[in-house]
Amino acid sequence: MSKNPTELHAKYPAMLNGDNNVKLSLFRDPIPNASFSRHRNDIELGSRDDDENISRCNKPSNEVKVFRPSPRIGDRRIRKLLTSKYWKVAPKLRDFEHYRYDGGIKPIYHKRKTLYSRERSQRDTLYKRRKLVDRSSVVTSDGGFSGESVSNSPDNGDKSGPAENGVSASVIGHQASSHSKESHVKFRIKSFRVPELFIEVPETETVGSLKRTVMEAVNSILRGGLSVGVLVHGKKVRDDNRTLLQTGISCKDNLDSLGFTLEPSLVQTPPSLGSGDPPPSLSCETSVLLTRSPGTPVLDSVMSDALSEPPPLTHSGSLPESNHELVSSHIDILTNKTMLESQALAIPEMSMEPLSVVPVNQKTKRSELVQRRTRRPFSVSEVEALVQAVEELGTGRWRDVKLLAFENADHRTYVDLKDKWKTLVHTAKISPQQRRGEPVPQELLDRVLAAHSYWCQHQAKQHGKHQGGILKITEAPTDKTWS
DNA sequence: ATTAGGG
DNA sequence: CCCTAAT
Repeated sequence: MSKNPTELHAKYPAMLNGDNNVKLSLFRDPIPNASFSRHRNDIELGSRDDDENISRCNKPSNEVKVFRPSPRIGDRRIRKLLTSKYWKVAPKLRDFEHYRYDGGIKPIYHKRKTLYSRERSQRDTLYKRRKLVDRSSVVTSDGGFSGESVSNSPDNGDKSGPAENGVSASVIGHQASSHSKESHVKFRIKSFRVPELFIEVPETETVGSLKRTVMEAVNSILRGGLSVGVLVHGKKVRDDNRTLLQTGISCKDNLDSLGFTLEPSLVQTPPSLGSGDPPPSLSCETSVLLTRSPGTPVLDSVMSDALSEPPPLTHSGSLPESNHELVSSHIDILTNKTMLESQALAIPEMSMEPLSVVPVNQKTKRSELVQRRTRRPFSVSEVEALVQAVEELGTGRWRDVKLLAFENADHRTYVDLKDKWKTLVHTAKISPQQRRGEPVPQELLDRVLAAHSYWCQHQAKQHGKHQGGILKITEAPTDKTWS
């Protein structure tokens, strides 16, 4: 229970601990529903909506993946793939070998239209319906905690610089066994721990003033809103778009090492809090340093540097000791489905003495920010399909490229393909050592460069059907003379 | 809706 | 990948 001293993490000022309770339910499918309650009387939460079922069942399956949650982010834009223009050019393509990443040669593609129409209408419907509930619903019983601050990463969670400054949570996870319809992953967050907060005040400081100082420090963190981080095996999962399934969170084994962190967003914090001069603006004559755990390289830099660059993130579980300790403690797996009462993420009940309460900057403008799409590295076969298509169509007709080679890949938009080509060209130019990710066969990269140079030259008359033969790109680049 | 580029 | 300006 929340009163358990051991869970109050006495090491830190119990600012974020209290009698409030938090219950978090994360679901595995499209719309995670998480609810927070700040009161003992837990409220019911995480009711799932039928949408999820529908989307899962109706999703047309050209996806080989067993159980891939419908691309919720992909639905962000309703992609209209079918256009009259396309059908005008389509016949022209018929002569090509339609090598698509998903199916090799596609003999014919009649019938595609009807199929697609159906799919699209379905998707559209789903989209509309989902849109209403897409945002994670985080209910607060008293409005103390904004839903956004919990469910959304402020700035596309990638650059979570201040991450290390976060609080950690003990988690108890439980997963329903099978993943039929009830395959939800349940978490119980026992407690959140406050980030290391170093406060330096004069000896003459009064207790009341100290409280105020602490409050301001906390406020400065909360002001920017909080975002939640997820740790698996002590490693931070930075990709917000991965599914629990992909991340392995749904795996029972991993629930053991699952952790949450609260991270200040540090949208705009008092610059003076850096390290040196006591901020004259502070109402109290103290300086507050927010630092990471002692011994950590990035000291005193939370406020000043946090926004610029993410600290060299732990790669292989080399987590700062403090953090390690945080995430590894108190984690048990529930064997029954009972959601026990959880410990609180308490907002300091600033019932402070008559003092200027800084009106917390609650403008969570990211309320409407949409989740970033999940990262889907192009597979070699996809690259090949792309190269093939570009060789035939050129570099200025991404929509056609899309439809030629990626029509069935809903998650690849023509913009994506264009971007991928861009990176491919770049990749092909750099040395193999500098390349990352799944290595692309040099042969393909050569074709990329060849096609690239070819189509660059033919920009002017690019629309002219480039005579019968495919490109004559046999010798543009001389193998690996790229450095 | 697409293209083309910068971020 | 995202965001935008320009088509």
